Parts: sequence; structure tokens; C-alpha cells
Amino acid sequence: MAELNERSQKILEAIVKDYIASAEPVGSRAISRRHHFNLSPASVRNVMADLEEMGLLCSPHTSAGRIPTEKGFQYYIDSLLQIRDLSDKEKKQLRSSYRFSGMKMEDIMQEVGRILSGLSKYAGLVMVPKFATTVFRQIEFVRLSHGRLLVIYVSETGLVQNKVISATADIDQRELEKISNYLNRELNGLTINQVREKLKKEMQDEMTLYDQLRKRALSLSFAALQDEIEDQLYVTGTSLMLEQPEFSSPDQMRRLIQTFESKKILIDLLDRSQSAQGVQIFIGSEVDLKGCSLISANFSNRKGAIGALGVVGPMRMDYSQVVPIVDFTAQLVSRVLDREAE
Amino acid sequence: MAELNERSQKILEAIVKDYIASAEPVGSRAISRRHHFNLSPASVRNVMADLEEMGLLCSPHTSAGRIPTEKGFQYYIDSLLQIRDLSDKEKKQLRSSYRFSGMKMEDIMQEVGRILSGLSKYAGLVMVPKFATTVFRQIEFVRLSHGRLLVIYVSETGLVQNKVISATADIDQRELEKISNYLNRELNGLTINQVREKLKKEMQDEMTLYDQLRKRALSLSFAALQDEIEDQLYVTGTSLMLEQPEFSSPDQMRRLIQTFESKKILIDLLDRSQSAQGVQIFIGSEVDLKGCSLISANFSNRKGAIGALGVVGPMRMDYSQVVPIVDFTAQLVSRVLDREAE
DNA sequence: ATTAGCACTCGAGCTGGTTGAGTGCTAACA
DNA sequence: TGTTAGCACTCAACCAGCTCGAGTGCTAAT
Repeated sequence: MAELNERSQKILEAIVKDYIASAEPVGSRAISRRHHFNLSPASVRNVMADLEEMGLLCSPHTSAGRIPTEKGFQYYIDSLLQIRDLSDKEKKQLRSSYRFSGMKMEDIMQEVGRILSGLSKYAGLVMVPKFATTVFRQIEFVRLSHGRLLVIYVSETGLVQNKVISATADIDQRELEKISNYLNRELNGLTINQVREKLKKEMQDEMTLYDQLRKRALSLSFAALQDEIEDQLYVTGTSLMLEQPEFSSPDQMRRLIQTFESKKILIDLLDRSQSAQGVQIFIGSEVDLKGCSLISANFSNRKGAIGALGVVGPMRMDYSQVVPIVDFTAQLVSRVLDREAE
Repeated sequence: MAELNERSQKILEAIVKDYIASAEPVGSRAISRRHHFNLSPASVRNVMADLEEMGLLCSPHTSAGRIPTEKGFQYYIDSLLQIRDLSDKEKKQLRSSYRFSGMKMEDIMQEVGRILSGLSKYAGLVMVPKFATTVFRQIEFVRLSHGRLLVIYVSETGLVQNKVISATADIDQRELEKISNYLNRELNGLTINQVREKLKKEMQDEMTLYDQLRKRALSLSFAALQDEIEDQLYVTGTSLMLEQPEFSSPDQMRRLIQTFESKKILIDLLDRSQSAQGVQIFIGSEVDLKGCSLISANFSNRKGAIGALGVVGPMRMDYSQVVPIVDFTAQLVSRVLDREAE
């Protein structure tokens, strides 16, 4: 991106801010009046023309003002945006809105989403820790019917997953207990991925296994863990998005709701943000959310269980407001998870 | 409801059917032409005026045709609607779209919702069996951190619920195992409600209890089961509803989405339908869904686990089409649950 | 380099006219 | 007496034309 001189920057910033506030095209006159750089509308217009040339602004039609393009927002966020920190008072307030004691994982995540969307007035997303990266704690088998077993496994953080598998032979509950005892001893403290690795390796030595119990245990737990467990995503406050003027037309509403309904797009996005540290901002068509941005952050605990949360709002959302909220919430959740796992 | 003579009935039926097909006010001319009762538009008009008088029809404005009121739909459904049965071919087709083998409960429910909304082109609802009425199968405890326990309980049907409780004293995993063994033996085969009853009674004799283990077991499981477990609701295909012309205005869309988002209204409705047998139809403002109807049916298995499923569509939906689908799906799900629990 | 001035553009909103579907009423008819 | 043809009336939807005002781009003066 070519450098902008200071005046251009100031004007771009002013336009973006005004547009964020009003959701309407902003004109040269408004800029020269509302912001106190002593410039006539004409001069502002010249600068605006340059900015349009560079692809940072565009005008919906001849006699309307300018609105920032995606690229314009990008520039604003990269170079101009100053994130204010939350004041201690705000932090305290935020902290006190979260009351997680005695809640199980799912409920915590849902509650975080609710609060996130409540504070931001946009849609809140929370993706539950990817099970694969969490630490194994316990496995249990329940016999459902002939040959059909329910496997329940629990992570260090108290996340529960369950799955139905079918065993070749019928196994009674007593033996299942023995098997789970054995597995709990063997696999304790490993991440699910490590568990998978270990099982795979041991399975290869299967030929040499005379120990029936162990053999069964291996094949059962292998079946239980073999396919990827999909991430769980909690979406809250979609209807808040519909209040935004940019989604006021039926068509745009439909598109938006469809996007939120499929969840896949959102999961992909949050997955992408998983690798990075701190707050990330995805803008507009960079993601498959036309006209939207996603502000996301990861959370984790000492042991490494990783999830992501964020806020989806219109591209024109108030980043300086929402970014610190997302950031602090992620930290808060991380701390809670640590406490849970202690 | 006053009786209608045959001609009025025929005309009402024709109007409702045409309106269902077109979503537009239907006029006297159209009725007299499209349906072959040999009546002039003028005569039809007279009847229509009567029907309007009785509150079965209304006209959006003077020079538009008539549309059925809620009461009109009610009458149509109660007296005029003929539910055709599914042909064997359709049944077979429906049956084959459901593939549940090796799925766990949650996934089955989600899949049912998806198919339901796919077939009806409206929103599909599935409410997972109320846990309280299901049969207890197994309970497990996992120690999370000092004094915090994760309880997992499984129903006969393989439904898994979990919850965090805090114990007064720290209990190690070995003792937890003993406790769960004890409880599994004691409580096997009872419904959750029966379990609650039993625990309550035994707790009252607590004074006389010298058996530490038993004492602990009782208090733990009591804590685990004490509050109501909320029903889980799966909603699919909301965006399909947005395609319907009656929800084409931004305002109506917003209202609709808000309704679906809160879920509470829907749960209440399905709860209400729980008591009844067979397919039920709720219309419009009778429920809190303005302009919508809900077609619902219960499912259960021999052991009595009860849930409900249904389709929410515009009031003007094709009942003769959707009712049999809902009906048959409920039967299908019941049968699957039986198989699961066998 | 900045700015005042001005012609120009274009959407929003208002008006008035036309069209066509549909009604209610009345009088004639079987 | 029930049915119907005829007719005047109503009203939303559509369209064309109009004005208004916000905002632009360009040019010439400062």
C-alpha cells in the first residue's frame, strides 16, 4: 500500500469514522465542517478524489458522498485505528458480568456468546475447544444394545464428548469396565492427538498381542476416536445484525441468515484464526461474509486446550469499541479454563 | 362454529386452496372460473360476503380479493382438510432418506430436523426427549479439580447429559467409582423422575445412615439430578421460511428470526403438544408465531422416552402435504428409538 | 496550494393520471 | 326466491414528470 501523506490520512480517518457512526455516505462539506482541519470542502474534495483513485473510497452514485471501500477499511484498521484499552472500571464490570461458577463447559460457552453479543450489539461467536488438541482425562463405555456401545470421553477441562460405536462382539459391562480402567491408566495426560498416535502404533504390533483384554481395549478406543470430532460453534444475537441499516433489505437479510445458518463458513474462519495470537480482524469478502467483519481471538489454558471466540458485525462496526471487548473476554475465558483444570 | 351449507364450504375450501397455492388474495371471478361449480362471480361474491361476515375471510382492502383469516384456516383444518396417506412408494422413499445407523442421539435428532425441513421446505423442529421421563441407565463421576465433579448420566436410549457439581469434601477417583457402582446397581431401570423420588425418600432416612459410602452416594447423585434439565431443541431451515412471500418485508423477517432465535416460544409449544397423541396443528396467534403454523407430533419408544418434532411454516402452508410427512417421521423416529434401546 | 463559484448529476420524494382487478348494489330474470 | 348481468365505485400498483437538495468536478481567481 502506497503511503499517504498526513492530510490524506486524517481525511480518510474522518470519513471512516463518520461512516461508522452514520452508515451513510459522507460528503466533503460534512468533513470540512465537523472536523476542524481548516480546509474548504473543495480541498477536501480533491483529497477525496485522490483516495478514490487509490481504491480506498467509492461513491454509490455521482451526487452522493463517499464511503470507504473494503480496502479503505483495511487501511484504516492497519494504520489508523487506535485501540483504546479498557479502563479498570470497564474491566471490572465485564468481569462481573461473567458468572461461571458451577457451569459445565457448554453452558459457559453459550453464556460467553450471549454476553459478547450483548455488549457489542452484534453477533457473538464461540467455538468450543477443538477436542483433538485437548488433554485426555477419562473414557467410559456404556453398553446400549447388542454390539452397540456408547463411548464417553472427558477432557481435562471437563468437556464431554460421546459417540456410538459398534463392536464386533458383544462385550458385557464388567469387561467394559476393565477395558476403560486399562485405558484410563494408559492414556492419562495425553492429548487426543497423542492418544491417536499411540493407539495407531500399538495397533501395528497387534499381531504379537496375546493379551485379549488389551487387544479389545485398543480396537474399541481406536474406533471411538478415529474420526475427527467436529468443532462446536455457538452463535448468538443474529437478530441484532438485522437491525443494522446495511442489512435492511430483504435480500441482504436472507443472505446473512443463510450464512449464519450454515455455520461452516464461520467455523472455517475461526479455525483460520486459531493459529494466530491475540485479536484478529477479518474484513468483508476476504471472508465469505459480504459486508461483514469478524473480530476474533483465541483462548486457551496452560494445558493448551484451544478455542476461539469473536464478534461478527457489519464492516462498519466500531472496532475501537469491540476489539478490546473481544480481547479481554478471550483472556477472561482462558483464565476461567485454567481455573477449571487446576 | 355455526354450520355452513355445502356451497359455502366448497367455496371456502376453494379460496383456502387457491390462497395456499398463490399466497395472494383470491377474487370471486377466479373462483367461479377455476373451480367448476357453475356459479357466476356475483353469486360467489354473495357467499364470500357471508363468509366475511362470519369472520372466516377478510380483504386486505376494498378492491382486492379475499384471504382466509386465522379462523378461516382453523375451520378449513377442522372440517374440510383431508389428509391423504403417504403412498407406499413415498413411505419407502422417506424411510430411505433416514440413515441413522451408528449415530448418537444428538446427531440423529439434528438429521431428522434437516430432513424434515428439506422435505417440507419450511423450518424443522426437533425437541430431544425430556430427560426427566427417560429411563436411567448409568451414572459416572469424573473428578475435575478440588471439590468439583463432573457427573455424566446416560439414559436407556443413549442420551448423554453432563453437569458440574461441587462436593463438600474432595473425593478421589477410586471412591467415586465405588459410588457410581453402587448407584448403578440401585437405580438401574428407573426413570429419572423415579430416581429423584427414591433419592428424596432415602435422604430423609439419612440420619440413620452409618454407611459413609452410601451417604455420600446419595448426596452426590441428589446434587446431580436436582434441577430440571432443560429440553434441547434443534431448529433447521429457518432461512427457507424467509423465501416465503409473507415474510418478505424486513420487519416480518426480523420478527420471525427473533422468534426462532429465542427458542423458548418453540419449546413451550412443543411441550404443549407433548400431552396429546398423533399430529397436532397450532395456528397463528394461538401460538406466538404471527402468521405461522406449527404441525407437530410426538415420538416415543416402548420404555416411554418422549420427544416431539414438527414443522413451522407460514399459516398458508400445504397442510395436506406436510401433515403426513410429520406424522410418518414421528413414527419412524419412534421405531428407531425402540431399536436403539433394545 | 487553496478556494470560491458554478454548472451538472442524480436519488429521494411528491404529484397526478392511468390501469385493472375486484367489490357492492340493484334490477332483471328463471 | 335464488341467481345473474350490469354498472358505478374503490383502491393498490405503476408510471411519468416534477422539484429539491446534497454533493460532485472543473475552472478561474486568490
